[in-house]
Amino acid sequence: MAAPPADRLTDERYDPQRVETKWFERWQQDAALYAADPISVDAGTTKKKYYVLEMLPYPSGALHMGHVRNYAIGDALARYMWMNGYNVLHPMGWDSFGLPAENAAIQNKTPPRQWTLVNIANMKAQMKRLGFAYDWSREVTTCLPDFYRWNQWFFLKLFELGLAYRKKSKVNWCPKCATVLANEQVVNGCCWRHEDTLVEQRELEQWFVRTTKYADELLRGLDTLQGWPEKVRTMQRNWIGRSEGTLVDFKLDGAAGPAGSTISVFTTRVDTIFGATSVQLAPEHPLVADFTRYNQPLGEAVQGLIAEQRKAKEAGDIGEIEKHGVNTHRYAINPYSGEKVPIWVANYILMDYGTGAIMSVPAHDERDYEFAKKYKLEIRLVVLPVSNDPEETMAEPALPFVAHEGMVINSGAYSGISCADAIKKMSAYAEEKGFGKATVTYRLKDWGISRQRYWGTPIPMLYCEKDGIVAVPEKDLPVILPENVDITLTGGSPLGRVPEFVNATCPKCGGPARRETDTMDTFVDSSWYFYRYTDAHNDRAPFDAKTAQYWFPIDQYIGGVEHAILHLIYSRFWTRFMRDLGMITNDEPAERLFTQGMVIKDGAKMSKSLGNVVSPDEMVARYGADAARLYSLFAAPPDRDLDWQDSGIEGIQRFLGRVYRFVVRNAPKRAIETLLAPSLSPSSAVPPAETLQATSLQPAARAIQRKLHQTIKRVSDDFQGRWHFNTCISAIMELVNALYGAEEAIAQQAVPAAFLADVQRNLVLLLAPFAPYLAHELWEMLGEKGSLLKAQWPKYDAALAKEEEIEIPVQMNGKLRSRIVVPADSAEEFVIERALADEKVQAAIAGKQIVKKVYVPGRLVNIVLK
RNA sequence: GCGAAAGUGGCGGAAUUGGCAGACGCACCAGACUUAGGAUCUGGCGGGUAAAACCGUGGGGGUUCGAGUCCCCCCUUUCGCACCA
Repeated sequence: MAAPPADRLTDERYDPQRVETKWFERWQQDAALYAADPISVDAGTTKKKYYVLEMLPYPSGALHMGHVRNYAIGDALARYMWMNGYNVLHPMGWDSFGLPAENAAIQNKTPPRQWTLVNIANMKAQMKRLGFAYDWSREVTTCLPDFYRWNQWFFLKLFELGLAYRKKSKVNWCPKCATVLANEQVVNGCCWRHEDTLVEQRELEQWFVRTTKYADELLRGLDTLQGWPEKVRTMQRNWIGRSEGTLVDFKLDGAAGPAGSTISVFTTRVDTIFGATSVQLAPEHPLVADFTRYNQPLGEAVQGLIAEQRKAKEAGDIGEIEKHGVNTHRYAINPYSGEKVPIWVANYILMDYGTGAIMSVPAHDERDYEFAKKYKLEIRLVVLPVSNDPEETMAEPALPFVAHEGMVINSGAYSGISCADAIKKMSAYAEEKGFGKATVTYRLKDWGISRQRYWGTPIPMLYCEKDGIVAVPEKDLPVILPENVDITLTGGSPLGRVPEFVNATCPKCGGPARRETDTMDTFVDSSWYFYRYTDAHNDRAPFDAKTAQYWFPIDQYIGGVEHAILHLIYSRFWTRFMRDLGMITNDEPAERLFTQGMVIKDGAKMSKSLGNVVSPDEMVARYGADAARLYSLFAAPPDRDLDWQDSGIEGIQRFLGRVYRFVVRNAPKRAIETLLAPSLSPSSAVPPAETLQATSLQPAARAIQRKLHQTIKRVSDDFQGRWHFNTCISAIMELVNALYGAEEAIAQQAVPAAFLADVQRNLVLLLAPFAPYLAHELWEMLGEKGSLLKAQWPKYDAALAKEEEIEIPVQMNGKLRSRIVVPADSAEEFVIERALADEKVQAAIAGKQIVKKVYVPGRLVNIVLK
């Protein structure tokens, strides 16, 4: 170690760059000083495990303040759990496949791999500089073959189990690029690279994962996730969108219909089917194409409806477009009544929900009512409200009457029974007669994972002319993503232009085969990456079962709420899939989930276009990593949005300086000398004292003791409870203010030196999860030899935290009139007696009658007067 | 439209269970130290008043000895969902 500058300790000014550079270098040299190493499963330990995980970033090039906040929360928790004796797993990695790398490649002519790895190196350096204590030996980089080969391995398992399958699906297609576009590459319905070119919809064969197989389990599992925010669970519930109802087939009337023509309709209200006065099809319903084949005007009208729907979907205001439609002049037959009803095509029917067709019951559905009014379709009442009031029951309800509590009328054999009963009986009848059945539909769809892109995991499948679709044998994995692919070219999938990649041999017949050129959605990587952390270098399996079982489920997952649906549903799906493969035993990936708020500036989200971006590098350079981290925890509760203010972080820097100066001035002399001259005998360090428990302190010292124990309690409670680190930090500030307030007493030797040393040790421990650099520096300054990472979190003593005298406000009729000071454990009679004896109270009572005396122990007295 | 969260000084935010509203920090003001201060330390800081009284937690009602906190109605903001049959 280089000799410190002579003035380093006499200069009381806190220089974060000096301190942080010193510790940064030490941590680089010795990983054991940087982060506590988790103990492996086999090694055996009596410690309880704790897996704390922050969502891994996309390596976009540089960290932003949102990352800093996210990781500051996780790092504080990890450090706190270390200090509480847990075996902590705290890893980090890179969600490094995906579109931005390709876009960057096109713009900067840098290959995606190079661009990505450079970004990772930069961001990793930023994380290290910020002092986040990750176990880098477990780093996971999803774009490297040792990770993505397991994506491919999992894909083979999905395929074997029938959970991966191919089907036609719509994609955005730019005719000029001759390639597929992601939704975010479609700008105003045009291509992002060709603003004058309309994006087309094309049908392509794509790989899907059968997430719907687990729809019900994913829904029910939400009830067990007590440690997840209710908001996230609700969003997932809605996303899964379970709906119980009945499928009913309407036959097409007459010979006019094409072959096999029935219209299958999904309804939650089959009890109202006698009130159905039309059938409504989605414009993209397959039958509509048949109807329009020889009917040009109808075809044009339908095209108009399709265009409207698409436009509304893009603008995000589907649901607000005016309902309208077109009569096909075809008819369908209601299987219950035998009645002929007209078939319409309407813009409010969505092809991708239910069957894309509905029965329209205007009297009992708002949308159907609105539509029927507009086109003067018949409105037929088939349900009456049921009420305790017979008059109300028999009265005609206001239309549309949508309540489920009712009695069915005008419905043949079903008339007179309740809606609930009718639904059961009518569903049973449909099943018996073979034209329908009770069923459950989900809004959740199967997960389309094909991407016609370069920078992703190659899907390990082959197409053989003789054997058809053939899986790549497990022994041939990984299918390596080729390099030196020019993705700036247009025309088809990039991998399709690499003959060495495409041309393969069929493992079944040995004949020529064509390799799949689609790559996987990056949500595949993030669905299971956190299992890989438990066994990151395993080259025989994605991870070892026993190891994963030890660490899982994740005890605390921390990330942005923007991942509430996709990432977290896919992860929950993948966990069940792996469970059913016998690889793990947990049903859910994470026990607790915390979603932190956004970092905003001047009331707006940080963005380059607004010019309000705060750079972590700049903050570290100006104020230091500790200050940037501490401020991101202090400025707001972690679950709320944080309004970044530069003047705020200055205040935090000032606070750190106050702590530093106090310790420089008050650390035990011999410890300081040791630090100045390391050659001195190490035994000169101050031994840990038990003086904190001392009960015979002078008032000034006793006040510090009390404040310290109160602070330990507040900080510890918050880590275990509501995670309001902003108030924890406030509490530590109060403790420091109290120490400054006692400087005179310290100067007068009224505070025992050993006790003062102990207080400082505890102050440093309290600060350690939030400001690790400064904490390490001060720890050393106090003469401590052991690693701060492994130091024990302080314990508080409730008796010492207790105030001896308390001030009790005295109210008259609820208004503050005076205050009295009484011993903390005074009895009610005593406090009220003292309150009544108070001068101001006496004056206020004069001439009035006391109605009531209220005493809330330890809180207040209220005297009610008349 | 539906759902959720939020609304407190000049600002970020405290008040965890119905019990002193404004902890802590920023900004500002004053003082000390100083050749100097964009360093540091001390004090002040919701409105109002000479001092009190009094008024103050988006607005209006209510329950209570007592309401930022509970109940009812309304307004605003943010987020999520959005024709889900």
